Amino acid sequence: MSATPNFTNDSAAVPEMQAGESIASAQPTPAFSPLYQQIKVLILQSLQAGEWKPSAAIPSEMELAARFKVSQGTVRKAIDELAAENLLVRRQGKGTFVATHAERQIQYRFLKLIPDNGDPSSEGPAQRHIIDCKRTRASVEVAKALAVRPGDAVLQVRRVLSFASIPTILEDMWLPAAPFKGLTAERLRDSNGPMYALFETEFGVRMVRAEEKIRAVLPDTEQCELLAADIQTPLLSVERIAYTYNDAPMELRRGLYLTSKHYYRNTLN
Amino acid sequence: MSATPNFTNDSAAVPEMQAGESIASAQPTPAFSPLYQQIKVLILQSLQAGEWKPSAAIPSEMELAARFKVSQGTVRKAIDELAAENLLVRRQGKGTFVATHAERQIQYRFLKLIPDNGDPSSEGPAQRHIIDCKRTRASVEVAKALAVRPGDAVLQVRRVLSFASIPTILEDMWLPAAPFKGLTAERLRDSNGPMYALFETEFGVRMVRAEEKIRAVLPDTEQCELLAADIQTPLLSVERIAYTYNDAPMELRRGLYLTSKHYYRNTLN
DNA sequence: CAGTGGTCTAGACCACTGG
DNA sequence: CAGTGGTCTAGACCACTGC
Repeated sequence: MSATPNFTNDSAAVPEMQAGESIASAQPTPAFSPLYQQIKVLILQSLQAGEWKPSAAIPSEMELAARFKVSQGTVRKAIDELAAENLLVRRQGKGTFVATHAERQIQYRFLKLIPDNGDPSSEGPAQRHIIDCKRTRASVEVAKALAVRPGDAVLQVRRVLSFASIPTILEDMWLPAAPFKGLTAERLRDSNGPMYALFETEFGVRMVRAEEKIRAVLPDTEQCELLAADIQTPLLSVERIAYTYNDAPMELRRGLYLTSKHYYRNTLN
Repeated sequence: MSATPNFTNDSAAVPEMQAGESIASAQPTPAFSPLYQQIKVLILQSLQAGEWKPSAAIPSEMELAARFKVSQGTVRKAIDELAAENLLVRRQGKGTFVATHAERQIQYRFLKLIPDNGDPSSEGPAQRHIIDCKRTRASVEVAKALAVRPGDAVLQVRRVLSFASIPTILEDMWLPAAPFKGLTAERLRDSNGPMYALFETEFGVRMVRAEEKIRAVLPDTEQCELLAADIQTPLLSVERIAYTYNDAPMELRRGLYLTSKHYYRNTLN
């Protein structure tokens, strides 16, 4: 299955424009793609196909260089980019490993809510309370976010996260039913680490990237109860779409964050 | 002024631990620093010293390699990192340029508030209204954020940003008085681009990085008036500390964002 | 000690820009 | 066309890990 990439762009890897092709789709630039980008795609395909499991080591740079018939430096540049995207983790002297949401047990990689003192470890792990997990049909809005058809089967999960016994986050999640077949409230309750770690080990779904839209809102009465909050307490509304490989959306999540003792932390570059 | 970096770590660039030195400050690892990191620091110093102005080109990789007596590849790796940190911008065929907040006139690099339709250009540039700019003394809180002493002179700026004539952002800023000597409401009103662009051209202060703490709040009566909002309208509170080179804090900013027609957008990797 | 990732070099060639 | 950044190679050596 291992393809041999092309050296320069003179061969077949990038198809040349044919006479008579659609003018509308004509590319002004023939989309030059350097070798290391092609290697990157090949590695990505192996990751996606599950050739290397999360937290396992991938072959050494020399082995990959031999497999792809390129120099070590070229493999290196491909891996560098994948490491920068948090898909791989390099560890000097040991090897390169498939990234996972499980290893950093201390903190949830996508959770940016931090206690006021700035130290997430100061309040210990979150207490998770699964309220329910039910099978429903995708609304128009959910369907659009998950790139499925309206009416398609989806799983809906609702839970509350508490810090130091104070309910702080109320979350609703929608997942496409097919990849998550067999997910139940019990399994969620029984699992230990982050939910995304469960998704990896039990369903082979790895969340790689996410986009969040943040607003300030007031809760409705039901939300107030679940968060033990006043109806006048402003909350952070965090709407997240999480993606696996190939930018395929795999989760829509709506969170309500209580920000009286915590804040959402962001770094701008 | 151009230093010659050391090749391996056997020479003087990284001072060896001396017998009898303070045990408390003893480093377990002798802090090995690769050549390209040393080059990076040298380039950074030139940037900080203003040797190359914002939007100007820095010397070519070959020139820098000659100056620092290293290979092009080593300079390249140093520049790569600086480009990844948005301090430099590479342009193939043209050169490497000092990044600036001025060039992308279309969008404010640190402003993450986006209209609901997701397209910042759809509503045109923000209308800026400077409410006032006065000289005060740093409170304990402001002093801590700006790393100055309480009571030191600071400038306080208040302004409102409107989109499509709707007041949307109310901001208070605190700046250390010394570097911004001569900043007045008039100068702020007369300037055209982003405020950070003005800071670059007029005061030689380049904002390089920022941290934001986000919460949901309710406005007080004064804030309501300025934003033409109801007292029950929840708002996003965005507290930002912006840093120049060397992680030196140069601005504290407290923003209140109206999120009924906009949202704060964030990408998680 | 062998094996891994990390650094550095020197040189060749490619893609892009502008005169 | 010359000059810039971008890619790729082959080889040497260094730093770190674990046996």
